[in-house]
Amino acid sequence: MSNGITADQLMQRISEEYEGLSKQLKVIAKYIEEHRNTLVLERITDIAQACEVQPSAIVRFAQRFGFSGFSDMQALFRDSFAPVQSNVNNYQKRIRTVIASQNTPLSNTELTQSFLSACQQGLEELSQSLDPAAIDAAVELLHKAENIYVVGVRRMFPIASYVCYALQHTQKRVHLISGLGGMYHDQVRSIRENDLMIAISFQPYGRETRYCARVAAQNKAKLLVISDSKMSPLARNASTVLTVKEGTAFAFRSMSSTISLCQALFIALSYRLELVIEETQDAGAYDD
Amino acid sequence: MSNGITADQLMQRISEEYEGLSKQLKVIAKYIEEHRNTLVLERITDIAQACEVQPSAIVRFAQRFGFSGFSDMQALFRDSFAPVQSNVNNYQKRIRTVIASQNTPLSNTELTQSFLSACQQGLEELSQSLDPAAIDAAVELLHKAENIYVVGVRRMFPIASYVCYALQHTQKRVHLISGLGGMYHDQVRSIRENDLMIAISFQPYGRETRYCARVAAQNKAKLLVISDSKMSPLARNASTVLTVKEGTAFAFRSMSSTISLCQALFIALSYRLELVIEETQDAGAYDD
DNA sequence: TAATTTCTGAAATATTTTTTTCAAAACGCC
DNA sequence: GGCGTTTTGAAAAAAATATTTCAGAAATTA
Repeated sequence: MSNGITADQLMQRISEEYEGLSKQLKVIAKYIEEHRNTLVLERITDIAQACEVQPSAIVRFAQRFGFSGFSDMQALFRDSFAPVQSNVNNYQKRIRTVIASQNTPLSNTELTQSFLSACQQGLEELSQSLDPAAIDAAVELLHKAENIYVVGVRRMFPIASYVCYALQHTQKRVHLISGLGGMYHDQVRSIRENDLMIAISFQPYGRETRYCARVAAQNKAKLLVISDSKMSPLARNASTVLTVKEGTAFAFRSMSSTISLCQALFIALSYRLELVIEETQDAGAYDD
Repeated sequence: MSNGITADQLMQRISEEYEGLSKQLKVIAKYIEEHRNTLVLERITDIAQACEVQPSAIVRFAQRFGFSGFSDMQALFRDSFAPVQSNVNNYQKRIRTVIASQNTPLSNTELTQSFLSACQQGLEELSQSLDPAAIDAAVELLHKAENIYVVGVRRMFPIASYVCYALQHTQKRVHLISGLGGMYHDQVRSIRENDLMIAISFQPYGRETRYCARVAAQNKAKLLVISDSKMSPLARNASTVLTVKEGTAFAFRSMSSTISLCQALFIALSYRLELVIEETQDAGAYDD
């Protein structure tokens, strides 16, 4: 029965019709207004107890506003909850409704907005889930290493190549394991103790990357893993694991969080090395 | 029975003991790690379904870690659940004060937070400044092109290589102008009318990219430019220009907006091509 | 490869949670 | 104060959700 409105709209209606409610329903209305954030977590009995009414009163409240029952109303709050309350990602809700209604095709801009909002969400989450110890450890590894090998394949190759580019601005020797000419094996071969390998790998965890990480471990090199999970197959041999959960829209994973984390890591390293960041200098020219 | 530990401690234990878990329990462990934020909202059957296991497996998992059952474990997540109020750019303020006061050196995590917040801001700005007409035009160019040449150098090479990777999932012929072996000239040579070049270039506008764009124009190919300004030297010959202003922190430009825009563009194209986005399929394997 | 152990899937059972029902209480109106 | 109406509380019924059980499958070991 759930009418296709948003939590905000519901709250609006509740406050409009508040005066016409019975004493008991007013109590419930107030409670709901006050606890809208935690409402999804509570059972009908919890709310009933908090309002000092019977569970049936809650059901009546929900029905008064057009829901089939309490569960139906709660679902509304659940939906409006999942995306962290951030200004932009109302788009996601809107898009979902548009998709659900199936008739209006999405415009390119709507698609883009929606995806960007997923990216922002991903960054938000990354920001909140940073593990200071892991970051410190990662910076330390970078700081100490003389030779750094970087590997990432397919979707993650751009990231690896960026990391490489950035590190090239330090004094370190940086090696991008590109697999050019099928030479993964030959490119990792020379890694040694005291060297560092940065392996960037997300589901489904490319074989090449797993292989390289294994070689690094065998050769007793340090291994910094950037992945989506502490339980990724690469984590086993890692000296440090940095985890990134990317935002998703249309079953499509963003990359903004991963690349941003890598950039941040580089900034932290530069700071540590007391390096002036000179990213914009134009290297050698191309003779046209 | 609930043992008095926190959600973080539990996650810690899970990743420590991960290797010793059975196949099924590993799947569940991963799912839990990935969805710890929304776990409180889900029913045991939801999780079971998502993991493609029986509900009983979830219970076994919980019991494996000392809970009396699923409900018991879920309670833990409920407790550690704080309705994350968007506390985004509080960091920026804090960092500014820290910098102002000059004595405390910034921690790696503070640096990272601060940079991530700049990224978010960049995305926010991009999201608000999208030009629907330009996006439509860009998608149209992509849609019509049979052959697509992609160029970007140095800092923008990772972006170019990503664009290439993504487009490879369509039927189009995609050519990355990598400059490998110094062969920029030879790689663009063959571009023709009705082909499309995507040129990604930001200040200080790499010569190679400018060169390629010029060749494209000479050969009457279409040119899609992704840049920081409508007045960039590349814009002159462009069929369409998409502009991106990246966020900045510590005099360091982020890349999240640019890459996100490229991804969004690809999504829009896929939608247009009615392509099912199958990004995760593992391509050929590497024989170790 | 046979025996043993561990793991998994499906269904039965138990529990919790929600909804419905209905009688009693409160309220408003004449 | 009596009468009809609305509101409320308690408990029964229904539905949803979680847990246990157990037989068969898979993995491990001898």
